Amino acid sequence: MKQIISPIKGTRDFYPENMAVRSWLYENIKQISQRYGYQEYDGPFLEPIELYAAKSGEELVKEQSFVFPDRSGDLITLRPELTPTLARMVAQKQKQLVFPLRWWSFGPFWRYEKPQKGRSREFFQWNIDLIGIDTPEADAELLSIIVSFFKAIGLSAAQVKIFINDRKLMEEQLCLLDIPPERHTKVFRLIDRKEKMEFQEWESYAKGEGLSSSQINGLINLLHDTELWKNSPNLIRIFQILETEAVSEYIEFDPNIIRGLDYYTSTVFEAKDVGGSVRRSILGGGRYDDLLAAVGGDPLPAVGFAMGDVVLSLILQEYGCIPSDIFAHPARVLVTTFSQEMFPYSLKLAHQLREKGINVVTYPEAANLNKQLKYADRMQIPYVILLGPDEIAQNSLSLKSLKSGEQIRISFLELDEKLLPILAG
RNA sequence: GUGCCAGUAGCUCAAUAGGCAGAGCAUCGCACUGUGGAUGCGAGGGUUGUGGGUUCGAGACCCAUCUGGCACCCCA
Repeated sequence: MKQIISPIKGTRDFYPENMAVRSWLYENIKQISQRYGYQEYDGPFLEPIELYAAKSGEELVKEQSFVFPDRSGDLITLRPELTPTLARMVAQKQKQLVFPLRWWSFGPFWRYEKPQKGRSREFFQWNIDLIGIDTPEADAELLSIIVSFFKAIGLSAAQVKIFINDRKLMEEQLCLLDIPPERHTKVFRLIDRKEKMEFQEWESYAKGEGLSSSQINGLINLLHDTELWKNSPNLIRIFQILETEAVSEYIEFDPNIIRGLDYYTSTVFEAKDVGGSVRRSILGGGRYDDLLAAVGGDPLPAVGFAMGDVVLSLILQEYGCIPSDIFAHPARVLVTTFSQEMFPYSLKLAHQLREKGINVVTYPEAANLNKQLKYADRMQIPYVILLGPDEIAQNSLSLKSLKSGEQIRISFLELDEKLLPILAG
């Protein structure tokens, strides 16, 4: 075999069956986004590194972005996330836009990571944001969108859950433990890692960060306190609204949820697979009230989330949520070719049907019928039209259904009445 | 970026202890040159991821490298 140039590490080839899944996902995302009145937008795939430098997590910019110089030497970044672009786009037209603003997007992103299950270097993300409102009602709307989406693609509350917390609440609680605000970022990192480390290890890590034994105990109590949300008017209100929307079975308070990105200011949430084997989070988001001002706009509150396609696809596969009919071949019918001399008849019929809006393929070779039928069968094309000397002599065609095996003769004079209804169905 | 595991036909995998590279499925052909899925017979298909080394001899052992998977790191 000749040598095939390998694809770029961490990228994926979308063969038709993979592309069908991606398109199906896109259609669901589009439908849900629009149902809630969100408008589609997109930004450039290339951005200057400075856009991310101040606001995203340091790790994301320094370690995980594709950065390269262009021909003039300027540093170009393949976008690792969309939120800073969104913030810029809004800030640029802030005076002209009408708020509250509801925008959504689905497109490719790049992160320089070690590829493994659930993680690739090129992936797609759904971003959806509600900008200009700082109420719990706005946060609840985003959560409601997530639940609607999960329901639409067939994920139940026993399979996936959204875990929610509030950074403001956590900061207040840390202050009550006499942990000063300037140390909160470090303590948040500590919370983020707790579930991944052995307790002993975590405890000594906590001590290394300068926490006293009583502060560590206090912190542990906080992280086990499932009633802690009752100290947050924001969360109380959110749960209240979600209750009336009857979507609360999908949502759970979890004081361990902090999120890695630095720009979150209050509500934070993350959806996870709770019934299966995929450990990574499906989506993450929250409120980021300071980001617009940070990219040079006037202060403007915002809430939103991002969902990657890689983890979600794994979970959908695991639960068998991907409908099999999305792989269907676009053609409804194959028009066979009896011989090279008779190919024009087949071609003419194919054109005629296409003009009536039927998806048709021809067989561009006078192969034996066996082969042509087998082809249609393998490609899952439901109908075959046979057009040989017998049919032509009687101004007719034979239509065979590959599903039932039945074959009928139809006169050219009654194509509209007899053939089209079958093929259109 | 770090550590561990894996890579053999298009796919899934086998190959005692280092000794002739195989099977099933798929593909193609024939039985059947105007009727698919089934069956039978036959055929093609490999520099064992790549490059080096040890050995009379390497798919197997050693080194490097690439790709994938797992755990870190981080995150969608």
